[in-house]
Amino acid sequence: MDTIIEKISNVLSQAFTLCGYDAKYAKVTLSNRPDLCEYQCNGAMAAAKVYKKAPLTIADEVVNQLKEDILFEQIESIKPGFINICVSPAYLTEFLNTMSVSKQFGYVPKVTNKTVIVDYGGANVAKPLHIGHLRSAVIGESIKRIQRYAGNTVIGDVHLGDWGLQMGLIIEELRDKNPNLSYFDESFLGEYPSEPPFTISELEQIYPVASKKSKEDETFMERAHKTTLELQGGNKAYAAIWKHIMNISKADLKKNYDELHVAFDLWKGESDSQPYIKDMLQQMIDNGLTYESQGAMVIDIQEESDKKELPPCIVQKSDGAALYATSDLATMVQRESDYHPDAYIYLADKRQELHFTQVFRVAKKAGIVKQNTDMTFLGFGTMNGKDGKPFKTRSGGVMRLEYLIKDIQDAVYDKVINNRDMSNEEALNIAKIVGLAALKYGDLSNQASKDYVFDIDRFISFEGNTGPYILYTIVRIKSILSKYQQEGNPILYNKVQAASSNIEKSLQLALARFLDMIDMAYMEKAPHKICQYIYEVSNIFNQFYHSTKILGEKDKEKKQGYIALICLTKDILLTCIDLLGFECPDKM
RNA sequence: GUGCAUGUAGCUCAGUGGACAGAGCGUUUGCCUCCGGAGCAAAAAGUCGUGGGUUCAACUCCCAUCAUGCACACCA
Repeated sequence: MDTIIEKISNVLSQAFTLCGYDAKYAKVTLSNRPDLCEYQCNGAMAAAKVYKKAPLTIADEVVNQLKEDILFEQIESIKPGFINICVSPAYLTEFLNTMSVSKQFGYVPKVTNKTVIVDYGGANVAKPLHIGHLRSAVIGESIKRIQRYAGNTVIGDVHLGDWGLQMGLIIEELRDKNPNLSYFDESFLGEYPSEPPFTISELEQIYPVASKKSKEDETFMERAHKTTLELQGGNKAYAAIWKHIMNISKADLKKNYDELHVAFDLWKGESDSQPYIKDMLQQMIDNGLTYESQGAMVIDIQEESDKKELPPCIVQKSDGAALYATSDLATMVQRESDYHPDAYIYLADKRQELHFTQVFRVAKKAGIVKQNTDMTFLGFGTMNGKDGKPFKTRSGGVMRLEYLIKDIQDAVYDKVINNRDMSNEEALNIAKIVGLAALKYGDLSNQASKDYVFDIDRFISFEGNTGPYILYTIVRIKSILSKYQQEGNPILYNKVQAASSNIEKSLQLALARFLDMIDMAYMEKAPHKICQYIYEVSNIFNQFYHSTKILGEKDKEKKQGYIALICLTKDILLTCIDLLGFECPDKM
């Protein structure tokens, strides 16, 4: 169905056309002066110059066409040339009742039915998830859900960093630590052990040690490079170690992502793209795209419109090894053959923007993806501490994601147990749900591309623009509805009544806006728009709640109307938090 | 050096070329015989970094400038 703004725009377009003006001037927006009207159209002022008429005259003519339209309670022209609009309560009610019985509230996106790949940009195997991985997971999960809600087929790929230099580093460190392992015995010809030579916690310690060593010890670094190359070349011993690393690491990563309620359709990694590299490079060479520069094989990506010189994209290192860009491109080859996607969305730290610019351009230049494939890089900012610098633990290290989650859940638990009378087990369960909501909402309510300040006390607060406040509002509605049902009344969905107070109409207008909002969040890939919206809806609902006796209402039809209204409020809020990737408890 | 991003209330953040720039936190002050007070209402608080320009109209678009952050090929 059309959104309410589209419906009003359509009516205005007809009026503009009828008066002899281009329909493009009939654009309607939400009013920025709610004290004057609900919706507004500023087109008369824009049209004034073209038609050489006073803006107010144009506005008057248009308004005169629409005075009697049943859509409007009031439509008037004001001062310089604004057209101010209030919709009729009866129409609004009908709109909401249609929404309440329609699938997805009647949301029909303009652009849809595409296959979209969401790439979460590589947690590294053998390294614990840290807070740097939080944003990619949280934002990506929400983007994925929004895309699906809009009818797209979405394939989310965790896309592990499982093939780069860090593997060589780990293997070499393992050799130094334990040279007697059969993997390092070149004369060994038997089967390598099926049991891994390390546990997850040992594995997690190996990488930082190796990384540090590589910076101080040049020969160690050289060995790591060589080993990486040999692993990529198919060395059996290294492949056996690699497999152990993968198995252990994946299981641990999965556990952590489950905790975050983040799920992937694919657990592919850079290694999966390896078989595609050789042919891809050959084709690039055959097409004359590549040339040699300082021993490496590169492709130019400069375009005339560029303001600055962009470095060419390296597709093969001077030592013959593949690198980041190579495997990203080869991964596209694989995805094209497996899924024929129409769009790609990559999530990564915004500092990687240049890399993705290069890769995207090469992908189109080399014909790996179709020319009209929609390539999006969703770069996100850093999570900072209260001091405005990248978030660190007290000791100055990088914080592990699982500790961060635990901290926030513990903090919520303390609040719940102090404020509510409930069992320990129940409080723990609620703390889990509410804690995750606090964390995700705290992140998603900011524009993804900006840095933001992580403040645990603010995020878990039940006041203000926070996850817990939203959940509190929903729980409150749930509580009223269950009380209503306990009195033996069924909830009827499409019984919203014409508003009998300003605040009730405000709530109705806010709910009607859902369709416009969700399309905007989808088109702009902007979860924070959903946060902003549900915060507004929650505020308005709470005002309504405080000024209106719902269950105490004597008039049965009116009461039914209130119930239908708050039920729709609840359903919309629940839909929104689901799109953000968290849930709501029954009480808290 | 070049390019990109950011700069809005004390703090954290919204803001679609339109009317008087909005929230929350914090501060001050009201409201519990109330369906969840973990709430609601009210007040104070702004040269929208600075200076130009385009426009009937600029926080929004353009140019310059200052500040901060980031990136600038063989890491990912």
